[in-house]
Amino acid sequence: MRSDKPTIAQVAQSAQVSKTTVSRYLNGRFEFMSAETRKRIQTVIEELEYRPNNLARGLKSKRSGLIGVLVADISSPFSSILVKGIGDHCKQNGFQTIIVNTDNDPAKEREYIQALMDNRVEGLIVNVTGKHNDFLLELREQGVPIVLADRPLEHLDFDTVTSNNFQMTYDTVQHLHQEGFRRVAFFTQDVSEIQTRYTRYQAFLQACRDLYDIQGDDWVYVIEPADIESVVRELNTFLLNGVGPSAVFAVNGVTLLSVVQAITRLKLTMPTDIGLCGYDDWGWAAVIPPGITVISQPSYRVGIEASKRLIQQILSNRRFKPKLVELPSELVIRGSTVLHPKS
Amino acid sequence: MRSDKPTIAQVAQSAQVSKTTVSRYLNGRFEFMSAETRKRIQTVIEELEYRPNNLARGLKSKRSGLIGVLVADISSPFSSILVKGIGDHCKQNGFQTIIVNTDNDPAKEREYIQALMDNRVEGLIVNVTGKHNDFLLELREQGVPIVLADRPLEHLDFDTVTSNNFQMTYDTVQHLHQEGFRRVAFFTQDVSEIQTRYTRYQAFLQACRDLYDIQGDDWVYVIEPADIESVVRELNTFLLNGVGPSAVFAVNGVTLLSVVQAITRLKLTMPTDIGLCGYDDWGWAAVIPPGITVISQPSYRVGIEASKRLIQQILSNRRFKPKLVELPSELVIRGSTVLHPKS
DNA sequence: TTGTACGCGTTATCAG
DNA sequence: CTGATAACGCGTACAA
Repeated sequence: MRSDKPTIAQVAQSAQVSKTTVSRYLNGRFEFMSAETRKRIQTVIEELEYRPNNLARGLKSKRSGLIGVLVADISSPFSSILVKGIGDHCKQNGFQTIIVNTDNDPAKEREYIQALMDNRVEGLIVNVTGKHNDFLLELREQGVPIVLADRPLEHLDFDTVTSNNFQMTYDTVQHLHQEGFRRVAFFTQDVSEIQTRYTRYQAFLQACRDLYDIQGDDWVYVIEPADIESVVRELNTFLLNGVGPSAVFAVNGVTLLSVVQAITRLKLTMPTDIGLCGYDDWGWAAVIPPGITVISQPSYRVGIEASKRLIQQILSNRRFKPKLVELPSELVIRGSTVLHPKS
Repeated sequence: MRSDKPTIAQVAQSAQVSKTTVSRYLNGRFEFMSAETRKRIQTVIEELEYRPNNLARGLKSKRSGLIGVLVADISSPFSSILVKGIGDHCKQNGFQTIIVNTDNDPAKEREYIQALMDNRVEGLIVNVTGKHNDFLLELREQGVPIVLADRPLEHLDFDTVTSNNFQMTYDTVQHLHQEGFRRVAFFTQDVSEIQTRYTRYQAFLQACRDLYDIQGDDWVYVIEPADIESVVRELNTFLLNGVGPSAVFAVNGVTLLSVVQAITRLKLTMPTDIGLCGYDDWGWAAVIPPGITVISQPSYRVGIEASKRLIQQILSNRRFKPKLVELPSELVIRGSTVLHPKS
């Protein structure tokens, strides 16, 4: 086991120059360097396969080249694509990303942020677990560059990149309305802690008031996607509770899938027995007959945009006025919400 | 912007002791420390909110506490769950993971490994992009702890954690055989570069010889999942080329989904017009009528097991005899392959 | 155009 | 039980 990597000193010695000169070479400061020494250093570096030690570099220069990324659930397609976008853009700009999974657990989140700061990450991209976060605020006060991805915090003190949740949810309910659905259920997971869900919920209520002239609370069903039985029950309740063409709007991909399962269990046919649409286009939605209408989020672009803003913050070293960026999602209309095909 | 974190020196001064003593405290070496100084140091640390600088620590101690993870495609559910397992187990043992996405590109893979080594990661978990890799071999020679996840390399010089691909593929074809399918098509992406796919391919051929008494090559269809038209074409070819109950085995989740789409396009009914099964249980397989038979991989456990072995390597500091660990997958039988329901 | 000498924040060696 | 002091590998005033 020989992990005896060559150091800058060895390079200097072999090239018959001082460490300083090598260091200059490494950082591209050959403004006043003779072409000859330059060449000599280059040769030695290649020969020794020398690579600078980032730890030492960071210790001295206060620039670790590391960016910390916290996601609430890496196993969700949304997160993994987000992370991909972040990774791509950071790499392109010479940063490495340290990705950690908070499991939607605020305690873990805090712990991880500490650990990341211990490693002197230069900035943080956070998919927050809650709707308020004093710890993050404190860090921001200390000047740590931070960008929120997907989920905003209540007090908009942070740069945030997300998608136009309110608008899209509203538009989609409007689509259902236009298609002739007389009743719409909003199936969701707990709405209290996650801002994004809450926004969609609010948009739904607004749409109910504007379009259906009701308050809408009766059409909201809070479920636990893992518990299919309960989803089936709630769906049944909804259907038995009124008449006319009815549809379900699912707050996210996980919920959507569980509603599909419930529909299968109840042997209902889409869209005649029930219409269905909701968030997240994760591949399968197109394939389940008759095709499920979904809102497709620009996860990758959210990742790009978030890292772009973060790197700006890091490099420019000054604090920007926090800005909320909302990227457009796309409504993909398929058979599950089309009661009267045009053709 | 004040990123003036307190240092060990400041703690020492405030606590009226030397840096050495503080360092001892930090590393739990209070064997010979008076309870009083101990208490005093603790108080000061809390007061100052002091946290040790990992860069400095790593520089001195050669232990960065970082583990590098390379995945070929983070956006695939397999990878993201794998990464979750790795992250969970590493964290539990005091390591941070740096995750990078190689996009199935060997050049990127190499570049990233370099970058990770520059950050002095203590070990590497790699979901390799190719079937041979001299660079990794070289690193191993230098004593870098490495574990391969999911995809083995041709020469088994590395610790590797994967699932029992050969056995499961074989068993699944056997299941089709027993169910009465007379013909089985193997739909796959290019098989030449990825060992895991190749193994499944070999298992398929073997099963063909053993069970159907043919060579099997004619039943192999290499497709590009993104190009649905071609999948439709190939599927048609297969169906028109023979008689009797026919089924498709898809080499992975992506391929499986594209075959489902093709089946939908051709308005075929499962399992009567065609049986279907294949790798990866990513949620939707259960929901597409009549339920798709799949092989469910233990991605999470692969992640756990891989990091477990890696950390062993790191901590014990000696080289183990490389070992290939094959975790069992599970065959989940659903309607798409059941020609004659028992009930 | 190049080199000397010091410091970044820790840990380890040795001597009290 | 505790404390100087020297590294770790690199960057940078300052000097030459």
